[in-house]
Amino acid sequence: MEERRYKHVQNFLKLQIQKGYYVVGSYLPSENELCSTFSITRTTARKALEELLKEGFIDRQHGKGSIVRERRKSLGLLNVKGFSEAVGKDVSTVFLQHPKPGLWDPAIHFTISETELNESCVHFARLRRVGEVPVMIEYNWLADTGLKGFPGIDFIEGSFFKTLSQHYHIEITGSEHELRAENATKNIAALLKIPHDSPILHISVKFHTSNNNFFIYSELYCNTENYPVGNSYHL
Amino acid sequence: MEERRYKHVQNFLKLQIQKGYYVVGSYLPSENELCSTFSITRTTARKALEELLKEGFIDRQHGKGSIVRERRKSLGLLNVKGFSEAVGKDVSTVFLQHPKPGLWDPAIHFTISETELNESCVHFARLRRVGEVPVMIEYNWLADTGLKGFPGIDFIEGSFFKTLSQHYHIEITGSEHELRAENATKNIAALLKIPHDSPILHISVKFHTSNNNFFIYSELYCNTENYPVGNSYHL
DNA sequence: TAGTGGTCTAGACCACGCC
DNA sequence: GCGTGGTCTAGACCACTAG
Repeated sequence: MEERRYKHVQNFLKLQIQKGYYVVGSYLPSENELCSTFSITRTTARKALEELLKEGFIDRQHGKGSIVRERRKSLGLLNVKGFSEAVGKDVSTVFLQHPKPGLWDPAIHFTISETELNESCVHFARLRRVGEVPVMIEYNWLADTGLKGFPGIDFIEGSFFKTLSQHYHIEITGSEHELRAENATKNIAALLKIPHDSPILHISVKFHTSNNNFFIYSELYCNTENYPVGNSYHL
Repeated sequence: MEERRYKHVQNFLKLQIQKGYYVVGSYLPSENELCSTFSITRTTARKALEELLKEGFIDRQHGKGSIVRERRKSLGLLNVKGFSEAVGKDVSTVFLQHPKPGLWDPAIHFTISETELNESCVHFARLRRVGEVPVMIEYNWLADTGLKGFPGIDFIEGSFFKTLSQHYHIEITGSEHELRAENATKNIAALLKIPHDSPILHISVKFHTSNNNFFIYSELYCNTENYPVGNSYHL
């Protein structure tokens, strides 16, 4: 499958921003400039810019242009982006549980369909750190339908979503979240190195994919003391 | 200003859904049907449907159609929708502080610009309930620049955003959020009728508006025990 | 007034889901 | 094969921002 034109422009601009070629507050090329640079029409240029807007990379102002936004020092967990893209460079990941066949866990807050319950389930868990500080624990479950030989494959660049995309051509198309403030259980508190009963942010996620009946379920436990969870919404 | 065509279609469909003319799981008219019904082109029809998608009212499936989604029983606070649209019918609101001139409060987590600090500030606070249960406290601050005679106007249908739109032609165009799990202060705990030190979800919001340098700041304190905060993200 | 983004038209071709 | 949504073209007019 050929890469979509708008996606090409979108990724090109995103890379320029991430590499610092456009500093915060500066203007991206105008829609018309993008049209002539990439030999596309305004519809396509606008689609690329709208995606960057949704991802929080730019603001757009009528009559002025597309302005590069400040990337906040918070965890952008409430959208489709991965953890590392959200927070910056000094993040690390440790597997608490490598992917292996397991059971659908009652810890999952979202409702699991009958057909999913009849499939076998793969589980893995990771601890995320910023510098040396553990900030989030992530438990994941998914049906292994169609993911031939999945438990046993190394993650591409440590990213589960990249692996899904490149090995199985499955893309994340959206997500649902439920957020709760809770007291840390003993187990969670120990892993996050915080006192028992500290308040933590519990996020339940249901990822939707390009495969219509295939979802990924995550339960996240975040220590928000130093790294609040960030989000932005447009239009 | 004439209402945008896509907005007209969007609002029409939203009303149909809210009134129950389309049950959960059923299909909205196809893009081509909307084109002929409203005498518009597909671009316009698609724009309307994409907005409904972003608002979480529908899912869209390639080759099938636009499917009405289940409205979750959670607080959809992380997007632009108002509180009452998010949760359902049995919500009520009590003013803890009617709008009045005040000071920019250090409780605001987002950075306030110099120009805003030089403006005078209006503050109001509300308590939100579902049934008889208090679930959220909301503190709001905004510059009163250009909002002639604002403190003193009744809210249209109890909605601050509707008032902004209809009295001042200011629309909400987006928002940023930061989320933290905290222990309830004595004050917050008393208002939410929960034990002191219960975990609560603290959401800091910066609303962007069609007026480029005008923002609205909110600090929300949520009891997520019975009503988790919900969110969804698309594409 | 020139340049920008926002809306809209009238087409086209393609990929997906289903019968 | 047919209808659906996804991408894309080549225009047009309008509203906002700025010099």
